[in-house]
Amino acid sequence: MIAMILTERKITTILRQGGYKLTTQRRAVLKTIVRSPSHLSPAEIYHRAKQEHPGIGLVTVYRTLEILAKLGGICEVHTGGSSRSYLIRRPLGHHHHVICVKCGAVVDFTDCNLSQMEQRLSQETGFKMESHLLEFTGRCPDCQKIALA
Amino acid sequence: MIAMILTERKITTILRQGGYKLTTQRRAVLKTIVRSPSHLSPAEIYHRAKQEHPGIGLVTVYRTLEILAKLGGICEVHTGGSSRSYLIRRPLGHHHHVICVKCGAVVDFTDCNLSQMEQRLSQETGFKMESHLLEFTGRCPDCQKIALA
DNA sequence: CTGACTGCAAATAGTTTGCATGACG
DNA sequence: CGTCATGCAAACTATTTGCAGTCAG
Repeated sequence: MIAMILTERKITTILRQGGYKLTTQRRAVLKTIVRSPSHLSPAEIYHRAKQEHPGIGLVTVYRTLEILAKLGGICEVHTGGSSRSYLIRRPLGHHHHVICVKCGAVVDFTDCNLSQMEQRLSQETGFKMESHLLEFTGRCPDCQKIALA
Repeated sequence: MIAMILTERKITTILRQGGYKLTTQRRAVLKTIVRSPSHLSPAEIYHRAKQEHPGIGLVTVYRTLEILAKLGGICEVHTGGSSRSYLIRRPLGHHHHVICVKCGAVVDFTDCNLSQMEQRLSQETGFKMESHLLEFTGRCPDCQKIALA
């Protein structure tokens, strides 16, 4: 059901296997992402990582995120509205998100039985399906306690 | 099943009801969106609308899109990757998209029976759900005929 | 008429690229 | 040690804002 969280070490391994060097900066970015319970924008990751590794540059964050995303260590979250691309630590493989509209916390789930719907839509539309995106948004337990915003 | 398309006239009415003036520029933007079978970026809409109304400015396109989106006449499509916000004409109310990865054509559907899944997830995560986003991507009939890209 | 609308130009914001220096393995 | 990675600055792209002239109602 609720999927497990990737540890920093696992992602570190993924980096190595991908043939990438393990620098202090990349470590800092990783730590930041792994620590956060919610999704972060590149800028947010940059600011947080900076506290640990003051010399880090925003550019490096972008480059690191690109690599991590390619290797599957992290992935984007599509927050509503016109917001920018956000990122979050991810379990591997096919999964979906439940996102808190208030604090941005994200929970994963893997069991979406959409194959039936996919088949039906394929027939109706003639499309050959390749993938799907499913996200639920709502209020996490903590944010329900707080008065409506 | 497959939802009906909003006509230009209907959206025109929506604009009026929203208390907005009906200018030539807005008409041009509307026509452009209504005509296109696939989603368009603000820039694309601008270029097409320009052929009909040469004097139109990109800024106006942005402002018109904002209004139309607010009134529910159009809505965003979340294409994968780091692409920008795209837009498409929409039927009213709750609906989802099937998007062609090749040509960008979009088909709508309204009957997603996710309430059961939503309930289950609510129990598992403690979230109070507010909405969900569901999109299928694949190849439309036309693009399947063409060799793989 | 008059306030809403438009288009220009300039300001922002987010992201990418070129290049010399620095550090991992 | 060689190569890949970093950080700076600058380039780019997308979007927003300020403002004076213009137009729909």
